[in-house]
Order: sequence, then structure tokens, then C-alpha cells
Amino acid sequence: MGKQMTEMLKGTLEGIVLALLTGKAAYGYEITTLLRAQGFTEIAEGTVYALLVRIEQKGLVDVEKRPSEKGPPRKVYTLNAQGKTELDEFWTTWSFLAERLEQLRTEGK
Amino acid sequence: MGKQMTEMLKGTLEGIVLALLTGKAAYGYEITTLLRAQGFTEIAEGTVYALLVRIEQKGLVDVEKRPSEKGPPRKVYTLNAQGKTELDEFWTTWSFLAERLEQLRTEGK
DNA sequence: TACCGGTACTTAGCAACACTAGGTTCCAAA
DNA sequence: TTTGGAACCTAGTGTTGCTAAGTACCGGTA
Repeated sequence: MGKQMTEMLKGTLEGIVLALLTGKAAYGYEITTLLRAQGFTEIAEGTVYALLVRIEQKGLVDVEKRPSEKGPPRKVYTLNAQGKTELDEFWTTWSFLAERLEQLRTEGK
Repeated sequence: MGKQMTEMLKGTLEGIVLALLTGKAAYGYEITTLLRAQGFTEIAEGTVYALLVRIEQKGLVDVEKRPSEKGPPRKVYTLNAQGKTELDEFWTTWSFLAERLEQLRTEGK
């Protein structure tokens, strides 16, 4: 992964995962493959699992264990009310930053 | 500063400062006030100076010391060739991320 | 039976970055 | 003489994503 992208993902990856969980519960392995499908081809597996632990401890998601046909049981994450609030705030913060940067780029300043 | 914003600035603040230096040299104190004028009202002074040390050590800027009418001498930073390359890469990385996020938001996924 | 590969999750240690909270220097005005 | 603004510096902290290595479960294949 490019070093720039690694740094830029700090603070945004959590929002991305929360956004992925909007309206559709998912488990860790699934989220990893989803991210890769969306273009984040080099996201490390461990990164995703660590992030999931974090957002669970922050109380942004509910977790349910479900057996899998192949492999160990899945931990399925669902966005809860607090998670939705956090996601809203994320979009607000993101919009602010994106606007400033767009301005900077077009100004050529 | 909101915690979300703090994390989101990681990786982008450097790009923002490089962008500010495009076409116009500036010194640390000036950059801090510029950032605040652009809406980043809560950027800590120390953060900016530490960042300037970093980009100087990476060789992205040239530095020149100039006396000030009031106060200690200014360190004026100018974007050099390597800095411009880095800035280009920054915009590429940023665009990628911004596109993915815009897609995520509109999809409501 | 033994082994391999894919699914699925976990964790200890590391590097980078923004912040906190102090500090120093220089000068002019009160 | 003291205050305040201009201008810069830095040690320590917390958060984050990455690396690298591991465990658990199961089906297919030799």
C-alpha cells in the first residue's frame, strides 16, 4: 500500500466500514472482500479485524455469531443507532474537508 | 478539534500545506494563520511546525531564513521539484479516495 | 489416513501522524 | 519594567493502519 494512502485512510477507513454496514449487516471476512472489490485492493486483513473490534468496543455496532458452512463461525456486525450517529458526523467532517481541498485544488493556490 | 477531524487530517494536512505553498513561499507562522483563515480554525501551532520540519527533512521544500520586523527571524519555505512531485501524487491519492467515498455516499450502501 | 487450501478470526509489535503543553527569542508599546 | 504579539521549537501521548504470525474449521485429494 502506498504510504500516502495508508496515512489518508486513518480516520476515513472507519467511516468507510460504517458506510458499508448501512442497511446490510456483514461479517469481517466479507467486509474485507467488499473493500477489495471497491478498489481498496491492498487493505490488510488484520487491519479490518482490529477496526471491527474497535467499533464494537465503542458501541457503534451490534454483533451476532453465526455458524458458517465452511470454516469457523462468523461474527456478523450490524450498525446500531449510535453507529448511525457516528456515520452522520463522519460525513459532515468529510464534507468539510473535501470542500476545502477541492477549493485548494481549483484555486491552484 | 473534533477527534474525527484530527484523525482525518493525518495524511491530508501535509498535502494541504504543500498545496498552500504552490506558487507562493511562506513561513510557519503565516501558514498557520492561512490554515485558520481557510477554516481549519483549531489547527495547533506545534502541529504545523512539526510538519514543516518533516517536509524539510524529506526534501520537499527549500528553506531560507529572513529577518522579521517584529520577532525572531522567519523560516521561509518554498516548494521544490520533489515537493511538486509529492503534491501530484497526493492529488492522485486524494482523488481516488474522494471518488470511492462519493460513490459510497450516493449509493447509500 | 494425511495433507493442503480456502474460510474466518485474533493479536503483539511497529511506524507515522496530529495533539498537548510547555518552552525560547525578539521587539515595541504601555 | 512588564506585557503582548510575532515567530519558532520540542518531548511525550494517543490513535491508527500495517506486518507477521498465529489458531480454528472443513472439504477435497492423494
